[in-house]
This record gives sequence, structure tokens and C-alpha cells, in this order.
Amino acid sequence: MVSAPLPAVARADGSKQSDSKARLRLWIRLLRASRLIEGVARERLKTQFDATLPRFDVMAALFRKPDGMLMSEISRFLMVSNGNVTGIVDRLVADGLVARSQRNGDRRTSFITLTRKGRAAFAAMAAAHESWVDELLGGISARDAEQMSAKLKSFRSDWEGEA
Amino acid sequence: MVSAPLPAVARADGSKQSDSKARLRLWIRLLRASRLIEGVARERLKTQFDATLPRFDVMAALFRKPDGMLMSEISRFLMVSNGNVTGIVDRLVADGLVARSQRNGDRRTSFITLTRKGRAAFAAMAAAHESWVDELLGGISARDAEQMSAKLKSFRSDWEGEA
DNA sequence: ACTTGAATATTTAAGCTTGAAATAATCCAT
DNA sequence: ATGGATTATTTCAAGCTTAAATATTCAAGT
Repeated sequence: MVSAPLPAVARADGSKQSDSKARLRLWIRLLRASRLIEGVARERLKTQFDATLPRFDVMAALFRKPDGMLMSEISRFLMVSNGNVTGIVDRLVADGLVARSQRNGDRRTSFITLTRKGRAAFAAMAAAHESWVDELLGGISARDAEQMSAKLKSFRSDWEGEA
Repeated sequence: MVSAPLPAVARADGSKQSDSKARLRLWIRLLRASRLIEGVARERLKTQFDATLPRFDVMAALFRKPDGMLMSEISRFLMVSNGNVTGIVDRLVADGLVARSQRNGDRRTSFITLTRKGRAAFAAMAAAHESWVDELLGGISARDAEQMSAKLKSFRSDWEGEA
């Protein structure tokens, strides 16, 4: 998980090597926080809901779009590859949590939607998930959380804030 | 990748549902930043160094410990499972980048070290990697980066800051 | 010595992930 | 209409990841 920063030196263009080190340190912390939270979420989804994180993510994407999403919309939304989503959706379909349908005139595409069962399952998981995040990030005040969110805004996605 | 926040309500214990929403939003942003940076790093490691991110991470861990690490130290350091590290180290050994050795009296354990070739390969990758992070987090000032790092400090690991 | 329990590492099965190649359907400029 | 580009998705191989099961070794305590 990435090496820790070393010494610092001034550079010709006005930027400082220490700036780069500060960002590298931030990156390491971001990564650790992500891994910790993801680890907890994975474990609790497994034990409490017999679900996985990727399945939860796909269902979260679909929950926001009752009319359904294309496979490519899901993969863009989640920032994962197309081929990846195919397998996850396959398994969700096998479990009766989501459905594929060819409603439009384009036979290349299919709309993916949550089934009634899928919506119910996700609603329960989402409530628990939010409380886990609140617990794990509890050391950060709401105000700080908002400030940090704002500073990470450049990573905002096309889709975020649509709803 | 996690659902976006919805409405807000007051609660009995003084905490606000909006606080939970603020943390959830932060979590989504952290996750997106991580995925974006990891995606870029993965792609550039592949094209520029014919390496993978997990291999890079293991080498980064070892680079800091010239005397070697146990398998379990590596997995704890990287916050990944034990079994995971076995496979990655196997492949690094096959490529001549790291070596296993039984230097101590305990035959359960083996010390993993970077080979000379491995150290050289990592040094080149690490320099590039730091510049990628600097580029991708460039929208965040060094001062902000330090502040954010401090607020994520609770996720600090046992090992961080040792060196 | 022997047993018990803890520590370390590997193996296994299932699933996730990527990037590239293959497939298939649609669109569009002739 | 038709050939070629574009778009959407799946398939595939390689590798990553976890949790659980297994095996081995070590450390005590008897």
C-alpha cells in the first residue's frame, strides 16, 4: 500500500518537494481509510446480510434509478470495468435481486432494474451501511466532513448530485 | 459504490441525521478519489513498468525494511489477507524481484526481502508514483493535504511513522 | 517426553477485477 | 442499400481477494 514519504528539497519551479510529500501522505491515509471501511462493510454485509460489497454497490446504483440502468451506466457509475459488471449482475439475477429487460428498440442494450425483492433487500442494507460509516467516521465532525468533501470535490462524478 | 444521501431529520440523542449524511457523503468522495487514483496508478504501472498495483504495494512495504519482513507483517502492513500475500510474493519471487530466506531458527517463518533487481525496479516506480499522486491531488494545497491527513489520523496504522 | 494451545504460513473455493478480444447491433455517409 | 465506423455487451485469461480450512512449528506446562 504505497511507500511512506522520505526527506524534502526545494525545486526550480517554485513547487516544493514537501508539497508532494504532503499529498503522498494524504494519499496513504485516504487509502488506509478506504481499506478499513471497506473491510468492515464487507465483513458485516457478509455476516449480517449474506451479501458482498460489489453486489451492494450495484444495487445502490440501481436503487437510485427506478427506471433502470444500462450495463455501461452501472460500470461508469461505479468506476469499474464493463466486464466486471456482467458477472456481478449475472449473480444478482440468479438470486432474483435484479432483472434484465429489453424494453427499448436497441437490441444491444438491456435495462437492469432492482426487483421488488432487491429493493427490499437493499433498503435494509443501506440503513445499516449508513450507520457503519457514521460509526467509523465518527471521529470526524460533520463540519470537517463537509469541508473535506468539498476539497475532494474535483473527484466528483458526472452522476453525483443528479438526484 | 454506495448510495448517495437522502433527506435529514433530528434524533433523540442530539446527533443529527444530517451528520450521518455528511459522513456518508465524505465516504463516497473518499472512495471515488481512491478508485480514481488507484485506476490511474494501475494503468501507468502496467504500461510504463509492466507491473501491477499489488506487486508495487508489496515492494513498497519491503523497500522500507531492508532486513526483510514476515509474510504476516506484510499482510498487516497492507491491510490485506494472509493468503493474498502468498500469491503475490510467489509471483514476485518467480520474477526475481524478491527472495524468501529462512535466516532465523523458526521454520514456520521466512523473511521476505527485495532483491537488488527488486530494489532498482521499485526505486524507479516509486518516483513515478509520487509524481502521479502529486498530479492527481494537485487540486489540494499542501496545507489542506496536511489538515486532511491529520483528520484521517485515526486510521493511522501501527507501522506508519516508524521510519 | 507429551500434550495443548498459539502463531505462522499455505491451500482452497468462490468471487471480484481488469484489459483485451470477440460478438453483435446500430448508425451513418455514401 | 451498403460498407464501415461506432456503440454495447459479453467472453476470456490472468491475476487479485477473502474467509475458511489445513499444516507446520513453536512455546509452555505437565
